[in-house]
Amino acid sequence: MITIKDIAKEANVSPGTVDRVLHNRGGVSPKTETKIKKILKQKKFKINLIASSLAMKKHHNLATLIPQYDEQNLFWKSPYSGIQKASQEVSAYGIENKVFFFDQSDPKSYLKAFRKLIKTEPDAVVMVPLFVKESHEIIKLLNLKKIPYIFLNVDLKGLAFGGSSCSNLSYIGQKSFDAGILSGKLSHLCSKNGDEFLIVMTRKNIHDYEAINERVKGFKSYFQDNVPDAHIHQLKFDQSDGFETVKKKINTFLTKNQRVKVIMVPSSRVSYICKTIEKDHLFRLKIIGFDTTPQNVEALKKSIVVFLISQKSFNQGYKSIITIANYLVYKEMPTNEIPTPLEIITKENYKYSHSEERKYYNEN
Amino acid sequence: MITIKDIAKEANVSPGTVDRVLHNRGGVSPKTETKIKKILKQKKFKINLIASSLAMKKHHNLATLIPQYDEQNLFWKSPYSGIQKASQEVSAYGIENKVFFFDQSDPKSYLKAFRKLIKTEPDAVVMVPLFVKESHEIIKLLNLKKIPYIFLNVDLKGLAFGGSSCSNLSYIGQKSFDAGILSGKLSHLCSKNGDEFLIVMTRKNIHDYEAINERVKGFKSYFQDNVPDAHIHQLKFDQSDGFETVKKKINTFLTKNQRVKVIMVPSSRVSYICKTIEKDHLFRLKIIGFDTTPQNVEALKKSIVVFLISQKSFNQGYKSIITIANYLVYKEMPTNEIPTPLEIITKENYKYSHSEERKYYNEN
DNA sequence: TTAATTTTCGTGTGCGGACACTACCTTAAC
DNA sequence: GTTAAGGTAGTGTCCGCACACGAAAATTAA
Repeated sequence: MITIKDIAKEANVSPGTVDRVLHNRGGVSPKTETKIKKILKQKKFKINLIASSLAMKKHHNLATLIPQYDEQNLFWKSPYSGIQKASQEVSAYGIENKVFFFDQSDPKSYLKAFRKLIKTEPDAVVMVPLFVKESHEIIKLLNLKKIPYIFLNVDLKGLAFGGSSCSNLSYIGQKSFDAGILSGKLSHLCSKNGDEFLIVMTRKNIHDYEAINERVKGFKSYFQDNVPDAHIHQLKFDQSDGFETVKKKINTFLTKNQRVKVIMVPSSRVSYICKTIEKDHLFRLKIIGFDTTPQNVEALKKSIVVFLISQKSFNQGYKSIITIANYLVYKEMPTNEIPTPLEIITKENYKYSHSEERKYYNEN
Repeated sequence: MITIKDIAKEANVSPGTVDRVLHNRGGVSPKTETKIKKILKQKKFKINLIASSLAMKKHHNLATLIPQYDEQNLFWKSPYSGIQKASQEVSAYGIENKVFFFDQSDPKSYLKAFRKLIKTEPDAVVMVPLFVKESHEIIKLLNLKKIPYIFLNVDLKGLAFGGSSCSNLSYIGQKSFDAGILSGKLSHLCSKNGDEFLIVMTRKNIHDYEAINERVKGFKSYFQDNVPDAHIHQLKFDQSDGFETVKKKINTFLTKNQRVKVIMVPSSRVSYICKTIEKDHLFRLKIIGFDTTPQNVEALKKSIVVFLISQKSFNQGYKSIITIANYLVYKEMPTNEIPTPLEIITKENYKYSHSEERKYYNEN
């Protein structure tokens, strides 16, 4: 291992001078600087991060703003777990992360949580910008205070708010349109010529409206490009529709449209939809959905659902913290977008995916 | 942040004593030990890994024994890259990894490479036990020298050699049987009632014989359990068969068996097989294969292959080094088996997978 | 009681780097 | 020629922990 001292000796200077060159601190004559830089390259010197961070005695405060999960909606549990795991890991490097929750159906609680967050004067923020208008305010303040932030799972890309554009470091999440294309491909593969398709949309939370829309667009785009004459039906349900209403509508539809053989549910509510479908119909159907919530996985195991497209939200949460930590500590600039893999999950490979997540649960 | 000194002060002892308690070094009276332990818990003291690893100035030597890759057979490039990436990362922790290559078709070169390896007196070994008999000798020596080792990609599990059983720390690789089951499921989904299936086996390297066999078994097992009356054909080619021979045999077969609609190639040679198939046949076929070699991905992009099942060999290589490093440094005992995910790759999601691998290539 | 052990614990040094402080050497102004 | 100022470069301390060495205390043996 090559140390600063080695370099110093080689260049006939003191370690301090090498340090100055390494950090561009100035106060070094051009001659010695080039000499040192040359030796640095030649010897392939790399700063010892361990020693470096110890000497710097870094202490960074992170803050995270994400929706609270509950029994009804477990979706946000995974990213939270990923965040927890990453927080634990980086804590050894003097980075502390505080998590602030908000109610995903209440913009006010979003703002309220943020106000609490900002009081802790974080050095960087990981956030899920669920509500557009309120995010506006938040981002304005973050920009003003020059606090770097990254978006998790929900993007606000390209939204310029009255001059104060949204300059997040990065977006970590899935490309919903492409996920939709993939769902189209899988639906297509599951079908025969002449089969018809059904998209079932439930609008439970306004927030994922965008993602769901994109998925549907992607789905249609696939068929446009590959099977232009495919017959794609669509059913939409509202928040107000109860279980029975949904059940009735879907089954009536399926009875009338016997050629529908594939159902695509562009949200994590696919298992809910499955429950409403009568067995006579289920039998002939291939169902494709999103996200590996426990309920969805259950449906997968029972072969009710054939494919789930996962966005690996545990990894998303994990990565968000790691990314921002690397930025703070090593000044590693993340890429503008960090897309999550489009993972295809079936009954056969489920147990091999999410191993990190399970490992985390076992350890805790 | 709470330091050893803080604890020492609180307990009216010296930092050295606290250190002894922390590491169970002994030489501490029961009284003071319990006292210190109590304060440790109370103050939630956590050892500072940064300082710790710096102070320990760990210096571990790793050695890796893997097949050499070449233009013809790029398969081993990925794990090697993963190994390189991980080596780089752990180098900051004073861990140095030396890689030794051998010719995957020559058992002698395997032993030769190992002899070179063992001369470096490594603290731990990552190896691909490609040849059973020769691995016997190697393992005997490793056991004798008490050098811990893990298997990468190829398992020798359960093979007891004349008393000296194979006590590898862990096996990192895919469960081939389950991968086969998955390929069965995907084949099934791509097919209609009455379609027939074809398995094409090429025996290029003896070593992956085992994995390929398992995949075929898994494939058949799927159909046994789900579509018992499915008609599964099988074609085998030998190393001696040239391109033209293969081409002739396959196309003759396909002409005779027009109901064959799905081909499963249980190896990474799927793109090679595709090249032998005439367009008239390709048109009606769904082809499924393994591993994301550049050639296979090319075939995927061209929609010649519908599914590739990837074992993420880059990650395997990466993980093998990280696992053994954690074992050496933190005495973290790995699980006996670390199965790789069964990743389903299509034309639509390829670009989102292997992101780590691509990132590595871009950086280097 | 004193010497010889053994047990228990305090002290000091170093890991590699960050950064402040200081010393030296130029150059120029008086 | 002296001195001040500015540019360069060296030295030392500390970060928190690991570990060796040896001192002090406690125990046992003589």
